[in-house]
Amino acid sequence: MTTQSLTRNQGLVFDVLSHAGSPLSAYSILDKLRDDGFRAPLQVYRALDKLLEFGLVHRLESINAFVACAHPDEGCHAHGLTAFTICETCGQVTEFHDHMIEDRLKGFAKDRNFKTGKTTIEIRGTCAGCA
Amino acid sequence: MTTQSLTRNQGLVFDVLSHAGSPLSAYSILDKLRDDGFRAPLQVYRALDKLLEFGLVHRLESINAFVACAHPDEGCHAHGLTAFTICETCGQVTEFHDHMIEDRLKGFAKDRNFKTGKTTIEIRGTCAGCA
DNA sequence: CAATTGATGTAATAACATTACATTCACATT
DNA sequence: AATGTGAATGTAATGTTATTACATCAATTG
Ligand SMILES: [Zn+2]
Ligand SMILES: [Zn+2]
Ligand SMILES: [Zn+2]
Ligand SMILES: [Zn+2]
Repeated sequence: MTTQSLTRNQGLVFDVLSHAGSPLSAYSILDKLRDDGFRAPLQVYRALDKLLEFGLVHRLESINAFVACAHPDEGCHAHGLTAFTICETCGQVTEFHDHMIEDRLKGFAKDRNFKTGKTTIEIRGTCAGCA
Repeated sequence: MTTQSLTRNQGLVFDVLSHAGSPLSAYSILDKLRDDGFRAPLQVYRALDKLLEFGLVHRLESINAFVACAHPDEGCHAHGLTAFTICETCGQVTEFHDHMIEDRLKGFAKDRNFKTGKTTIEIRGTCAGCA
């Protein structure tokens, strides 16, 4: 998936997220796109659904917000697991992968015959700059 | 914190969660407590805040719902980290601790001078019984 | 040119959570 | 017993996040 093949709405939403320094809620994305003709939440949610599907965007479950993927070309999407630190002061989000954690969680699930779907790992706290 | 010292509202909310076989939203708790005099969401949210503080209840961020702690006497609350599997079919929640994962996340945070607050680990999927 | 499929526009509503303010209760101090 | 204090409660209103329903438009294809 390249950013080329996005539709107009998808491209606009992705662009807003890419240039934001911190996670944005669907409604704040909507506000930023009023001048581009956005009128309703659904326009944002539909675009976000696709961007999530393409692996260009992540949803942060613990704060109901969205961020552009930090490295969409590395198959971030293909990895089952992406973890995040989220600074509660400045909103800075850092995205990382950890195979040991991934294996450990896989092992736990396998031991219990639990079929793993989407996994969320989010650390909220204070980044170095805000400490 | 014993279940003795809970206030009436806290006790009612805890009781509902304890007897539910799956996570409940704040509003479904409210519905179950109408007959006990509950009228407004805030009555539920206030009780939940305290129960979370006491470590008797966990919030599942990825599904906006709450569960009673599976082992409140083991200092679950004291541990920094509790992880969950959540069956999307039947709602079964399993709670577990993993020191290796905890250490790994701590290490990652420390390396980046990120001061860790609340950490969320939730695996959504399908439990053995629902497979 | 249908027919199909994916995307869009719009309104309405549902689901989740907080703010504000008045009141009551538990309990310690006088 | 009266008073003062902080925690808990009752209630209404509002704010925030997400989905349902339905009509329309655009690209693709047989
Ligand atoms: Zn990513
Ligand atoms: Zn920060
Ligand atoms: Zn627990
Ligand atoms: Zn199940």
